[in-house]
Amino acid sequence: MYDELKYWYLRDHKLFWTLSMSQIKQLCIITGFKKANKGDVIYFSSSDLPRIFLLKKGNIKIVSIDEDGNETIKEILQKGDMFGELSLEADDSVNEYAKVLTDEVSICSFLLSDFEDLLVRNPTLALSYTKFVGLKMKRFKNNYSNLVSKDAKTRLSSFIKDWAEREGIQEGKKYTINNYLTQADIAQIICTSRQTATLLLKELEEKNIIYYNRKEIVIDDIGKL
Amino acid sequence: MYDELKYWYLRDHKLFWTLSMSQIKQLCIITGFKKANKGDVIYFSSSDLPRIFLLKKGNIKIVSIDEDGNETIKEILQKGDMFGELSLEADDSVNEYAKVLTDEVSICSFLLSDFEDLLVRNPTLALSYTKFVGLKMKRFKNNYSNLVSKDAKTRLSSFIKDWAEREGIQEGKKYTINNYLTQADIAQIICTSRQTATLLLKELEEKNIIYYNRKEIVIDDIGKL
DNA sequence: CATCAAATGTAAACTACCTGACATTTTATT
DNA sequence: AATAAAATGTCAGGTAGTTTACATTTGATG
Repeated sequence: MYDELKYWYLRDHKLFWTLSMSQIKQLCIITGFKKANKGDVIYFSSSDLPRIFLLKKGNIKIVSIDEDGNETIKEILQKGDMFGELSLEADDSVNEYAKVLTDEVSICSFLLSDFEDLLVRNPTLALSYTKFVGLKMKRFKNNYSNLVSKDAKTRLSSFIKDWAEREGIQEGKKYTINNYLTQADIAQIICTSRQTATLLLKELEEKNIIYYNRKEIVIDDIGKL
Repeated sequence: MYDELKYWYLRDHKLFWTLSMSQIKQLCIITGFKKANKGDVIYFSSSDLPRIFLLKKGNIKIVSIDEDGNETIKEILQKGDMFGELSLEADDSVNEYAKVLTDEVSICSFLLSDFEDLLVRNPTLALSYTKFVGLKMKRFKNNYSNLVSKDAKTRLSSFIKDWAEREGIQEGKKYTINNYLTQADIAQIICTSRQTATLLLKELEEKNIIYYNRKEIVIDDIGKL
């Protein structure tokens, strides 16, 4: 892949705005790039060398497996999100992998050690990155308290709302979401059983708050959610 | 307070090991310092200027209040922990405060802006700090998955285990914890009702796994938890 | 040291949600 | 087009944990 192209791949991420062209190129030299298709599994923890990944296109889910072999969805990522060893600390203890949700994704990555070097040489980037990780933590905490204090119905509503605002196509109060999740996925995200999720989705549809099918979710008035 | 003393207050925190004496002094100049007693409330969000706090002695809980006025415990902090705007981003939206749990605490703090300046000038510190925040996020994620997949009994056990290992006095397999939490506090932390927590604590005591009272918790064999 | 408030203990009724079990529909595969 | 495999829909128990409600104990305070 041409360096010029790689340059642009990083360039349009907020995090790298403060970098000069030559600094980005420095990262680019060691950048990997790959495409993958729906259903593909991408292992990133316990891979050869610890890396940071940047999702350029499409959606993936981060899944972890516990001792009993149960899958849990940790995160749903969209274009522009980063994943991998964001704490800048290699960690074998977690057993996580990424699964591709959309038809096609493209991901670029760089070595943790190279990223560290860059951070040390660019304090401003280090600062932005810290804020970026901090923000991620804040979002996490938010979800967490939702989980604790709200019932399944409320959790579903706020998940859909959030989803719509993050990546839905807006027309006034109306939002259309490209639905790449199964009901089982949604259930896992809002931490309930598949059956309950199905029930609640039907309920929202009967109340004409959402229109749901496998391809898309339409919300007529996001205020009603 | 003498600068020399302040120096040592920061000096013994892992995060600041890489700094020279003069660099710490730079932070010290703008450092605030306060003592507080059990039950005291310390507001830190929505305070005049955003700050980072460092708990030097004692224990506090971070509590947030939602729209309905319900208190939720976000975190229990111990000596050496930092709190406040760790994401380096002022945020009025969260309504949080700290409440003193132990007889006496001492807290030092510095302005967010001063800390940022220091980070920009010390890339190595910036890197350590990023890792530090990352680690905190990891711990958070861990708790979160516990909450989702385990029942109240398991959650209580792992909380006590964790607590013992963090700050209990160890003698072989035996741990003695200085108990500064009420059962209502514990209930909130493990996300259950006060009554359930009481029940489960009684149960652990009947099985001779722990000995519980208001002053201390003794665990004879931590392996049994 | 008497009084009051907070913390702890106990029990019954209730409920949101899970589990399992199965039918139906949609999508992928040959 | 036929078949297999996912995904969705539906329902009847079962239960962990909540809620309400009150009794008892402990610690704090004038």
